[in-house]
Amino acid sequence: MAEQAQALRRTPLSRDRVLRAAVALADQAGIESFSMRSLAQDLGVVPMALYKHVANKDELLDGMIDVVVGEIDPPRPGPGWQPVLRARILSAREVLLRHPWAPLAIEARNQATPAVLDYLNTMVGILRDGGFSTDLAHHVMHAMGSRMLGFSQELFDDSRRAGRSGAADPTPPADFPAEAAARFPHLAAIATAASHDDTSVVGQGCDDQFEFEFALDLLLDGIERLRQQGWTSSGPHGSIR
Amino acid sequence: MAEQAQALRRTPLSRDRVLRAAVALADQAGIESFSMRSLAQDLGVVPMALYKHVANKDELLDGMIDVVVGEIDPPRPGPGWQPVLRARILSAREVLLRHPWAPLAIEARNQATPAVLDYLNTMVGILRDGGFSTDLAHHVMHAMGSRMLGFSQELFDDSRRAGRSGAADPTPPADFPAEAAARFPHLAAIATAASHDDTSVVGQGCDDQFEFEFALDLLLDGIERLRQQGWTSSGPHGSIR
DNA sequence: GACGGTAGGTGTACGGCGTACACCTGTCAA
DNA sequence: TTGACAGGTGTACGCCGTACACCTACCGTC
Repeated sequence: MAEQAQALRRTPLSRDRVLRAAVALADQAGIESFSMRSLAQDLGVVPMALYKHVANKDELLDGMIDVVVGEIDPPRPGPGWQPVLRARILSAREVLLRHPWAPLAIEARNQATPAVLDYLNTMVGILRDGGFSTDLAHHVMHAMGSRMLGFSQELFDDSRRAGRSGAADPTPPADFPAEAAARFPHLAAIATAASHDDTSVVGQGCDDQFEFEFALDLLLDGIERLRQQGWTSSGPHGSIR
Repeated sequence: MAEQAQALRRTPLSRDRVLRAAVALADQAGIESFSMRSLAQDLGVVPMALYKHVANKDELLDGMIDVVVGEIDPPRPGPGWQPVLRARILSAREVLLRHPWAPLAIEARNQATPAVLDYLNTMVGILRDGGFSTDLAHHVMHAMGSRMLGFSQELFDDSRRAGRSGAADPTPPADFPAEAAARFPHLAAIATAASHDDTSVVGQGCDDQFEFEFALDLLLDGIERLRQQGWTSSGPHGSIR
């Protein structure tokens, strides 16, 4: 039966298989409980075997990020920079929702990985094709920041928790605990002001997709205005208009 | 001489002393090499002694965050919501530049700490006083995201590295390595388009403060426009204007 | 002055982590 | 047949967070 066990993992390891298994494991178990040892076990292999395919854990994480970013749709060309950029960012967002550990992992790495650079490079290309000067395109990329990759870096983002400790756990909405509401009245008011149409799936009080698109369009529209008026950084500093 | 050693740390530990030492150590050594053990050593104490003052490492990090956020200036009231909000955000940014590990720590925690909630609560208050509906204020808070706290979550942020591995190390500008420039021409073009006045301290190619204020004002101006036109979420969805 | 309680520092130990290093084994070219 | 080499194994090290039992110094009370 030792043969059986061996047969089960006959297919030899490969960098690609390691990366895919790692992404799947992080998706399911959360990045927090993801370790070289757990990944090895998942693959039916001894931990050190991984090091024949990956230099170390950091490099593995880089590879995982590249796998994820590789899932983002290529840009679908069309008239106008704005819809093209917008569509691709929303595609990126969909991908990152499937891999909720990825935003934190991306930010925790200190160097952008090749796939991220490639992604950003094409995004700049879209801007340039849309009539942006390199100058303005530069600032736009900074202004968009991680939103360019489809995540929004909220300060309390429930979906964030999922990336940490495992797949979506059905915590109740966990509204403001009354005592906190007294200390932070403005936050309480805001939290209960969930006034988008009540077509939202669960009465969650806050539609993440809506918030994301709201912020995205706010930025894109502001950017378009700058482009139209031929903004340059040598204009009046400190004031945008 | 055992007495000497004791005398040196006569002042007994306290939660406050632990937190301050922790912040100082993280500032200096980076969050990556920050550990309960290193902090204990820094305080001339055995690691387990810390646990008499903090529940565990996570709770310690929460406390450190609260210390940092507590350093942000209270809002200085004035006419108009925009300058008030802007000034406080820039104050927050100054604080976080002194504690480069803090942004990552804040994002890695899954619950906002009391000090963060308090900070955000006052920010919402500023908006409300400025004539925002709870509805719009809600979306604005989401749209600002972590920028509300003074950090920008760039995809490749040099200053970020400092937070990780220790105090500012004088790496050379590390411009595009030529080979990469060929693969990512748009990024290369952008990286060299450092056209703000050459008064910048070091020829860094990119003035972080400028980029931050650029994005901040872009958002604030767009937000003010929405407020002026009485935007509400029950208006035409998907399109901001 | 004796004494029990308690706050706070200590020492030891456990399980988990990433990974260095020596080793084994199966495959394939010569 | 042989020997190189790719790739999986086993052991071990040093680091981490922290549970738990302990010691000690100080305190108010009688």
